[in-house]
Amino acid sequence: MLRIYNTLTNKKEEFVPIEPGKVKMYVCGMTVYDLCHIGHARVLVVFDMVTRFLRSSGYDVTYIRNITDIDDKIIQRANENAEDFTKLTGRFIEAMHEDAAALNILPPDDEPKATAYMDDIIKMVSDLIDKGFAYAGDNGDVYYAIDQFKTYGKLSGKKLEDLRAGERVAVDTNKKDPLDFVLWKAAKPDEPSWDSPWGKGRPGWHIECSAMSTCCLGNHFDIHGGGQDLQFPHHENEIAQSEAATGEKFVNVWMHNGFVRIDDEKMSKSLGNFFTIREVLKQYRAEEVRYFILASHYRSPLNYADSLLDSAQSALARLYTSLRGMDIKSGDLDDESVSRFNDAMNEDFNTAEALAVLFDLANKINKSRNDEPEDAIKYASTLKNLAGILGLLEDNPDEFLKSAAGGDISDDSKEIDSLVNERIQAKQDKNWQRADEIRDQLHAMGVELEDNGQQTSWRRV
RNA sequence: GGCGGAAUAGCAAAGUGGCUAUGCAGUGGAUUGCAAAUCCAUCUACCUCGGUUCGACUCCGGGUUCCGCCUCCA
Repeated sequence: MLRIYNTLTNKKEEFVPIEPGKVKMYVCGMTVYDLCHIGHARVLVVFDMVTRFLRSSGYDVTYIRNITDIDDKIIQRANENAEDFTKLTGRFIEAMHEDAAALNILPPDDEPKATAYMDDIIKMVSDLIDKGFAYAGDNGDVYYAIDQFKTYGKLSGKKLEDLRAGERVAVDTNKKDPLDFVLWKAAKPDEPSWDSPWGKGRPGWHIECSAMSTCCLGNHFDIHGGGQDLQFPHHENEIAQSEAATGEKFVNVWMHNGFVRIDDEKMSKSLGNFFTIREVLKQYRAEEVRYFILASHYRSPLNYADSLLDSAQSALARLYTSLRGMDIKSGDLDDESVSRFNDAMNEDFNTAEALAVLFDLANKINKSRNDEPEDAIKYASTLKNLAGILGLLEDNPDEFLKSAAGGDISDDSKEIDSLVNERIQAKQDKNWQRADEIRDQLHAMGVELEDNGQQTSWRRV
């Protein structure tokens, strides 16, 4: 039985799909005006893990992750570059897909772009006006009238009077209430715009997600995810828009992942303290980044530090080393490990606990590989199978251990192999001095040797 | 100020009313020509003050500290 922490109720709840056996999930994706950073990587990895686990549990999952390809920052950045905004967004969408592929993120079932849903967005804004939840200002903007939606604040636990007391909402004389938010923005000269009943303009950010999620998944769906910072106001506003427009409940379960931090401070573009995914991938293998993210619970804060990525590297090397040389067969699995793994994952996706099961399996493989090879193969199959649910250990072990971070830098594998062979000969000749010389030389190249009887294998460290 | 989250060994990170989490690092041993890998053993824990209890890191209450949201943000 799967239990998920629901931000809407602030507790773990048994997951009951709307339609038996099916899960419809929408996750807020990127605003594509720049490269993805490690914080984005966390959203990608976390909801990829959720999707994989749900599928492995037998659910038919429809996973939608949108792309925001029109907003203030995109327009601003395109102006700075003196290029068409679609050229800018196209470039960063491509970059995002490359980063996601590197991190072994399965493509979502659909990846709607806001600009492709203009008709639906305009329709939803019109509906909201018709139903009295929205109004057009004199300046051509359309606003959502927050006091018309009685349960506003239920997701974020905010009260309207507290929000008003905050005094952080900019005063806009076109709004009836300072807390009202924009659904449709009138275009300024030279801005990209779309025709609408209120004149040329473009959608506000929140309405895009309401329209796209409803179009792709229907009025009422199972899971809506995103980063913690989207809880308010973005997701709060989505609820207000969608439930007012359709008259139905919007989403059953709201999932929010915690932030990546640098020195205990949120990593964000506005703070400028971020590392892009591709920067990090110059130094570390993508799977190490994935492991690093999955090693802590998805709702916890996650500090980014080189030492933690180094630790992830060693941990993955241990797992891959246990699989090296094992003839993996599908079929017979270790039931106890499988149920421990599933129990952990069913308890709000406890990936840290699930990883502990993988390490126990590695230990069992190592213990049994010489004396009980059949058992070892069973444990290895189990390890490979369970790790696959987390999107880990899918490489060939030997290739992973020999691969270098940063991708296809100068390939010196042939040189390494020939040195290793020379050393094997030296060892046979009991020429220990030459053998150690070669080992030191390889060590300086970042290569660690492992003698195993007559065999010698190597890996990069 | 309002709301929410968190404090676990050197680092990171799960979890539980009494029973070894796990990984990285350290120490001792086995193994090895010496290493590495591996195995075995082992050192470091549960912010603080009270309360409940036969027994609390785990439950309850009060502190302290940190973080997030309240404005664009994954």
